[in-house]
Amino acid sequence: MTDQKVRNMEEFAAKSGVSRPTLSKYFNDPGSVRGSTRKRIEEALEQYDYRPNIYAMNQNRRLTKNIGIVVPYLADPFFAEIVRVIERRCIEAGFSPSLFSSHGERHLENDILDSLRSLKPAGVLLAPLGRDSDKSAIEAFCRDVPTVLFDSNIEGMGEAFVGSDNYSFVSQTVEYLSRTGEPPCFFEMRQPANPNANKRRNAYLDMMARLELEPHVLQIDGTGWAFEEIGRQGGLDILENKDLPTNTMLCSNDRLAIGFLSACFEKDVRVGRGADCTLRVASHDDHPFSRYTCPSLTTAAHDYASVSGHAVETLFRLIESGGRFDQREETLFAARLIMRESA
Amino acid sequence: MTDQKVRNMEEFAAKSGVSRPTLSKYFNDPGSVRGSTRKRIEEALEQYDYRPNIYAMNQNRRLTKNIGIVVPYLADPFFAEIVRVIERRCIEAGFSPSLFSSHGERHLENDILDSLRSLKPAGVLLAPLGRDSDKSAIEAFCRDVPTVLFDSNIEGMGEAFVGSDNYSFVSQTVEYLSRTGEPPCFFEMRQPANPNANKRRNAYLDMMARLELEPHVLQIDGTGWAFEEIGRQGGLDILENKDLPTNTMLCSNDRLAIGFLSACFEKDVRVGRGADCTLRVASHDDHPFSRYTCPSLTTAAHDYASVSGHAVETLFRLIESGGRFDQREETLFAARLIMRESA
DNA sequence: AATTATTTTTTACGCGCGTAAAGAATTGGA
DNA sequence: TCCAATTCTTTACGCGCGTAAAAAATAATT
Repeated sequence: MTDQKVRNMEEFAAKSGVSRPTLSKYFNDPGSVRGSTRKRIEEALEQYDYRPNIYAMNQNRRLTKNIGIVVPYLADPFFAEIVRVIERRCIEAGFSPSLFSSHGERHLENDILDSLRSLKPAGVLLAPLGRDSDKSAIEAFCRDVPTVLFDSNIEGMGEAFVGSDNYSFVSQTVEYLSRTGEPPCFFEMRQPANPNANKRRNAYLDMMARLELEPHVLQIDGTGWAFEEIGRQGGLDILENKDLPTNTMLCSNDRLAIGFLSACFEKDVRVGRGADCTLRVASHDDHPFSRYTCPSLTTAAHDYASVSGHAVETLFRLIESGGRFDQREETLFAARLIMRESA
Repeated sequence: MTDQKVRNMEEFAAKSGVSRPTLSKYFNDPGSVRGSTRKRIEEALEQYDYRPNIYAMNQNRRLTKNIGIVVPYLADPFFAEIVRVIERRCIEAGFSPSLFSSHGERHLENDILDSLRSLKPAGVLLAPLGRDSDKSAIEAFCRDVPTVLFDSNIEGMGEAFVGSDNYSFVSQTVEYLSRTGEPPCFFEMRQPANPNANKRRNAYLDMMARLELEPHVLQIDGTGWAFEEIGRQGGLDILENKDLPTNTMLCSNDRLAIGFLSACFEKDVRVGRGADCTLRVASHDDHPFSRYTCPSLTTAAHDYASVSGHAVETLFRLIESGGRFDQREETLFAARLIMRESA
């Protein structure tokens, strides 16, 4: 590294002995030049550590090497974890991921889509807010930018959807719970932010019907993304005022369950499978913290790796296909039951 | 919104009746043009919804309107929460924040700094990994790019540091714990990733000396950023094998405490202030989940709002000052004791 | 060695905007 | 009303790179 300053590609062309248009080709796709010239370029690259000006690069390219990643709520470790995997895969494939969080707010999601347009990304991985999303804004965006939806499906939008099979989550937990004790009642928000919640409730009702058991759905109030607090308040309310229809509670998702377990602890309700326990609690998602609740939470785990991996691969295929699929793809991955202490 | 296509600033100049250089000035700083012309521009903007090409904009500008935000570990809700506030403030001030997470890995932190250079940001808010950081890489980066460090201080690097006063955290918890029961022993990682941990241990030792109490530091093994698991394993180990020097445990941070509490629950050790409890546990950070541990965690809270607010303001001042301060600034905010059920 | 296919060089233009300079227009104040 | 200060328009050039086309060089094939 002789550390000399190289101002632009022209100068680097002189230093490396490779013409500027060839360099341009190389930086756009290193595999597109002959092996011997590629070697010459990369040797020079080590000597002079030149990097092309990304702004000048992207100015004329119809499509950049940028990939947008949008999640509804980054403070949720579930999304933070998925983002980590996706980010890495994008970088490995030579793309530049840009991360955005809607922070649960519709106007922020819209703003993000707006600024994403002017980034002219090669593609976007979008986990929409769900119920709060501005459907028409998302639809318009997907028409302009090659987009793969993940986590929350919105019918017909984007070229593909990759997510988890909510039925697989609920069928496993319901089956397990009713096989090993009283059948569960279902604990959820009355107005869930996320469409997965509705699918889970329906799956619960369906499973209970199939097992010829009586379903009970407990719906609690609260809006927004502070699920733990909503779960706790709803839990306190239920434990104080209501007779539980069964001793087994199946929460729609882990964050609600975390709040509910904290309410149980406050009310001295012992949770678990033991003889001294009065309540069993299970849930869905395998949230990174569900291992550390008291007791540890029995839950159904997303196939994190498959979901994020397949979402990225689908986007890469989409980009190679010129941004459109003949037909919208939908891929769902099954859940895996994680048995811990709470049920 | 007549929704006509406007290809570039030239065309928009024609449509709006304002010359291109003036438009350029406007987009660079809306306040820099006369009110009447600003109005004309903004009226035209509503009709034609033109947006300047960000790549062409930034190509020639020595400095962009981008701000880089780098955190060591985004899956930690603590950082996710801080990022949210910072992001919003940047947008409000007319900047474009770009978010990056080092995911606890040195080489990723270095890569981020690298790609941040080519973004030519107006400024960077950097929360370094700490112990794992490549000090010389950070130093070199800070020489080139106006940088404000936050959360973890690294002596002399960046133009300013904004964080929390670790002494204030520990002095309050130690004072409270020793006033209301047995004095605490200190629970921490043997090789903490974060320099704040060392400051907290020293603060503990100092406080205990000041109160003329005997200090006990319990150091547990484990590296990386999976603090909960490290805390749990360390907790199990201590509860099984060791005689605790006191019945009061002060954890270095909440994530360790979350793991430790889960170990206590597993070992049937009742935690809290009640007569039936054998252990008190307190900690530092006021992690977003510390409200939902069982029992809820007594802790010392960061002044989230002040830290993130002041970090952003400091960066803005730095940018206005041309990227350099005469003298490195250091601002620490005091903690606030949050009394909950665990101690 | 001759022919063909592939890759690189040369040359040249354009992208969309920043920005400098000089002159014209507008404004504000007395 | 006039002058000075401010703001705007006109004109022009450059940024760093993409990319097209034709000529030259290199590699692969016969």
